[in-house]
Formats: sequence, C-alpha cells, structure tokens
Amino acid sequence: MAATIRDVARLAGVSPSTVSRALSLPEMVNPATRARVAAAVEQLGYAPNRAARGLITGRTGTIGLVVPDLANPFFASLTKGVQARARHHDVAVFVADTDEDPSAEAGLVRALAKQVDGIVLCSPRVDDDELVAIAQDAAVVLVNRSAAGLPGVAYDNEDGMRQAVAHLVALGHRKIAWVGGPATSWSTQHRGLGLRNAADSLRARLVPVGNFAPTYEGGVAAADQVVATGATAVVAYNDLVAIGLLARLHSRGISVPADLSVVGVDDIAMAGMARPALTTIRLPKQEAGRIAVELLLTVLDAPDGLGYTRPVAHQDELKGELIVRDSTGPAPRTDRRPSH
Amino acid sequence: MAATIRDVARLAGVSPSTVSRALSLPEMVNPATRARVAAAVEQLGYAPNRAARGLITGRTGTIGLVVPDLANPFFASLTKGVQARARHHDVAVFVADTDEDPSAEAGLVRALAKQVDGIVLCSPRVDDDELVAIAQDAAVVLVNRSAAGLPGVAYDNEDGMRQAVAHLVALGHRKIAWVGGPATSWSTQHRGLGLRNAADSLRARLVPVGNFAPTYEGGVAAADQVVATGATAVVAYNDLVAIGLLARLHSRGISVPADLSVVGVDDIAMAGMARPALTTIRLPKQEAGRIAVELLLTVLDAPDGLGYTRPVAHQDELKGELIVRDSTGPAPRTDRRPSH
DNA sequence: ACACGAGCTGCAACCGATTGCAAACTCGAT
DNA sequence: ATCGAGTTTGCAATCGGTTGCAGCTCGTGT
Repeated sequence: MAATIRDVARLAGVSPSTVSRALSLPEMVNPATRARVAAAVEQLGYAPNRAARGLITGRTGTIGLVVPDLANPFFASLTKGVQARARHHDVAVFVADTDEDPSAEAGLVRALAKQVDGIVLCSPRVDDDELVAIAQDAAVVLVNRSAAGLPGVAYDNEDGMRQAVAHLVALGHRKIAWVGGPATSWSTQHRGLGLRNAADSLRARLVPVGNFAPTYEGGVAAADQVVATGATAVVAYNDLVAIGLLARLHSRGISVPADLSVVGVDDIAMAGMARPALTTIRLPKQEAGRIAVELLLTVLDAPDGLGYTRPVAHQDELKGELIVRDSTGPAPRTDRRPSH
Repeated sequence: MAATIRDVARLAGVSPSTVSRALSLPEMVNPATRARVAAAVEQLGYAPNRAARGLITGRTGTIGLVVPDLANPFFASLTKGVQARARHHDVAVFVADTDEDPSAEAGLVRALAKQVDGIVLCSPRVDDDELVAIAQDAAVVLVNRSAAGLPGVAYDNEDGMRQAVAHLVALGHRKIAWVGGPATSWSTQHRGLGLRNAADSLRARLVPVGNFAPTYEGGVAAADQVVATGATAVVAYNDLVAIGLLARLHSRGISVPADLSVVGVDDIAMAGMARPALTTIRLPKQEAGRIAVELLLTVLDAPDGLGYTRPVAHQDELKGELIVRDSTGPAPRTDRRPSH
C-alpha cells in the first residue's frame, strides 16, 4: 500500500498538517522541519493522493479530452499536444474517443464533466444548448469549432483555403473542385466558404462535388465525380480524403499532377509519404492541443472558477501553412479556357 | 456546482447512506424509497464523485495507459482499443505519451501509479527491476513485452515472421533482408529470432541489415543497405519502416515487387494506401488493447487485490495474420540461385 | 521581569462518498 | 400483548488529504 501523509508525519515526527504545508506552502514552515519532512517523503516515496486533495480544493488536477476518432492521425496529433502540455502543468488527461458516434458524445461528455476540472472538446456534433449545459459542470474549451461564446481554438480555414486557391490559380487552374467532409461539420462549412470567397476574388470557378466521409474511402468514392466535373484541380476536405482521391485516380490512369492537381488539408505524416507526395495546408495540430490546454487552465484560474458566465471568452485562431509537394502542378494546357 | 449525495438525500427525504445504498446495492432498499431516491437523482442530475468513492474503496475506477508515441498509428489503435474496452467497464483512462523518451518513462509511470488502479504499459524500456517496483503501487499489464512474471499480452512474433518467410519462400525468394527496429526493443529481438528460425527451417538465407528507427525515416535510411545485400525480399520492422523503404526504392528506380519484395508488420491503415499496397503481417491492435484491459481488471478483481505477489501471471498471445497485397511478388529470375 | 509580536505547529473540522453496526419498524405467530 | 425474525434505515467512523484558528515558543524592547 502506498504511504499516506500520516505515515510521513509519523516518520518526520510532526503532524499531518505540517507535512501538508511543507509540501504546498514551503515558506510557511521552518527550514529544519521542512528538511525532516522532505527526508521522510523521500524515504517513503510518498506522493499525495490527488483525489483526496481534489475533494477539498474542488480541483482534481485532471482534464478530459474528447475526440471523434483516435485512429485518425489528425486527432492523434492533437491528443499528443494536449497530453504533453497537460503534463507540463502537472495535470492528468482522461481521453475519450466517441468513435464518430454523435449520440454517444453528449452522454460521454456529461459523465466526464463530473470527474474533471475541464474538458477539451474536439469538433463536437453536440448542439449549442447541450454545450452550454455541459459547461455548467466543467469548463469547456472547443477545438475546431466556435460556439455559444465558449472559449476555443480554431483554424483560420478561410485563410488556408485562400492559400490553396492562390497556389492553384498561380499554376493556371481556373476550375477547382471541392470535396467536402460531413455536411454538419464546422470545418466543412468554413472551408467551403473560404474556397468560395477565394475563388470569387481570384476569378476561379469552384465546383463543389458534395459531402463525403472524412476518410480514405471517402476520397476513393469522390474521385470519379471530381473527374466528371472537368476541373483541373481539386481541394479535398483533408489529407485522408486526398490520398483516397490519389489512389482512385491512379487506378483510373489519371495522372497527378499532370492531368489533375490535388490539395489536401492537415498535413498528416502520411501526406509526405503518399505518391505523389501531397500538397497540403499544414495545420498546427499539436499546437492546437497545447493552446487548448492553456486556454482551459486560464479559464479555470479565472476568479469565478468556471468562467462560463463570462460572455467574452477567449478565442484563438491558428493559421495554416501551404506545403507544396508533388501533387500540384501547372494546369493541363488542353483544359485551359477563360473562367467565364 | 454539481449535486452531492447529501443534496439528493435531502430532496428524497432520506439519509445519505440510503442514497448510497440505493445506488450501489438496490436490492437492499425498499422499492418505494428507491424510487424516491431515483427521482431525486434524476432531478438533480446527480452522479457520484468517483474520487470520493475511491478514497474509501481503494479503487478509483481509473486506469493508466502509457505509450511511446501517440502519433504512431500502431499505438493510436491500441489506445483506441484500451479506451473503448475501459469505457465498457465504466473505467476511465489516463493516457500518457512518453514521446519515445525512456528516461521520462520511469518517473511518469511511478507518478501515474499513485493515481490509478492499474496501468497498461506498452513496450516499456524500463528495466525489469523498475517494473517490479512499480507493480507494488499499481497493477501492471504489459503489452508487447513479457517480463518479470507480470501479466501481459504480446504478439506471437515468431509465428508472424514464419508466415512472412513462408510467403516469400513460396514466391521463390531465397535471400531475405531484415531491417530491425531499436535494438533494445523486445519486438525487434523476437522478430529477428522468429525470422532466423523460419529462414533456417525453410532453407532461406536471412541477412540482417541492422537497427533503425521504427519510422518512415528509418526505412528511408535502411533502403540502400537492403539493396546492397542483394536480397530479393526484405522484411521491415514495421509498416512505417516498410513505407520508408518503398519511397527510397522508388526514387532509386527499383521496382517493387518486380526487383524487390517488401513485407511490413502491423497493418496500419497507411499500409493499404501505400503504392504499391503493402503486404504485411496484420497485428490485432485494438484487440490487444481490449485484452490488456480485461487482463488488468481481472488482476484487480483477484482476491489479493494487486496480484503482483502471484508468480503465475496470465500471459496472452495474439497471432498475426499475413495480408498479401502488391508489394510482394515472385523473386526475380536473374537473382535466383541455390540457397547455399 | 514583563508584555508583545512574529514565526511555527497542532487541533479539529471538512470535502463526498462508503459501510459496520445498531435502532426502528413490520408482520405473523404464540 | 409479547416475542422473534426479517427488513429497512440512520448513525457515526473512515478514507487521505487541506486549512482556519488557536496555542506555543522565542526574541526583543522597555
């Protein structure tokens, strides 16, 4: 059995209160005593029980992280970032994977909320009202979505899409297809919007081909429709979709980038390993995780403890970065024509 | 603030003890009372504070998971499996990523051990003595390594490697290169051993080309040495390494599988997306996570509470499955020669 | 010699649950 | 009416910490 504060106290010949103070308010206890306590702690390998502390202070030193799918490299990276930053602050992380099941999500988050100080919620499909309710039990920070005046960190999708379109237009592309992710996804909506704006201002034509699963299979499924549009370039919802496109295009004998340029989003590790290596918008994934944790801890340290009452929540925006690899190239000359 | 058991008791007009019993030992309380309590619980949205319960029962309902790198799809899948199974048992999971830093690992695990009932430890580089020490604070289940009589789940590497070699030999390969992972890794050792045995009994020649990082870059680095051996096939430590090999071979103009067959291990999602699609030994990753959790909970439920005193620990073995894709093919005829 | 304040330390209450034990109640039998 | 057995319920102790408050010990100034 692990040593308790009483064991340490006995060994050091002081009261438990003194041990507690020696550890959390060192300047309050006599250096000599402090040393004796430290020795006892060392000898017993004592570490305070966080749970017990949590009962008193109301802070468990634990946060929760909810992601749709850990097997998705994007969320794996994000988790890594959250986890690293949390450890840096000596905070433990509960990880929950909803398995892309929105119905499970609400219940899971509510259950989690009781056990942690705060929650980092990634691209939740829970609706805004539900979110606000949850925010009563625990502080919530949103990733990749902004809503309900809750604090969060999101990517500047508009800017990223503008970079992608600018790159393609510079290569001579005038007709660009867009393979969206799940229709309800915040990212799909904002990326679609960003593409629309960028295309309009850069005099390119945008052809949305619909909504697909944010997976390799989704990309495979979308490929033929992309080809049918006659576009010379395509922007995919994310890298997985883009890689799916690549695979199907290859098996149809359509050459990338000679016949069709492909751009992804995320820059997961796989993007650089694809053939051809994928041009993509790199999103700082671990960075987002780190920032989310900082944001959460800030909210927790705020005087009112939870911060959900405060309407002005901090909202961070992260910019993406265009990574040009081999999947984009000059538009084929045969398809070139005026944009109107 | 969240409702406590006292709030529920007050609302239901009973004592806290009764509420506690109504929730955990329902048959012990009068149905009418039970109903009143249930109503109060419902109305207040009450959920017991796990931490408080943990103080009394000594069981926190929490387990820890330690992995070297979450961004590695292999560990991401494993985490997913652990997480899903744990939730099924209403157990929460702390996830810690050591960032492939063995020195951080020991400390991290010890800290974690105080906060959880048990730990699932993946391919730890901590040494056996350290492990035993840790097992005093919390139950430990090892994944992908067996040691110190601790319970664990591992892959039958020997069998997997035998399948790989048999496949290659059947295709006419007689000289097979082996790109190992980190020398200290348990998997590297066992896979190397399995290959050696399989090669010996199937009359093929095994050429180890050394130890490399278990990453894409490791594969890229190993490729030229593989080529230099003159082998007609190569088995890589894992799929990431295999994909790295594929990339470098491609850029050197070496055709896979016409000139060289490549086999990976793991069957991560990326393996199917590689070009050519990778032949590999599929390891049941989520399954391993699930089994590890079951094992851990079994150990925890054992009469002596921790089980580390019991020398006979359960050890599960999972078999891999050969997945043949496009990266393996008949040995080139020009290189064929007797195996001695 | 005495008062006073500063610096430490310990007592005891408390956080939110669980649980052994005993009290209270119910009901049927004597 | 009394008793005993069985069922339900509450009291109070407990887990491992934290913290307000009071008390103790000194050193110093007068």
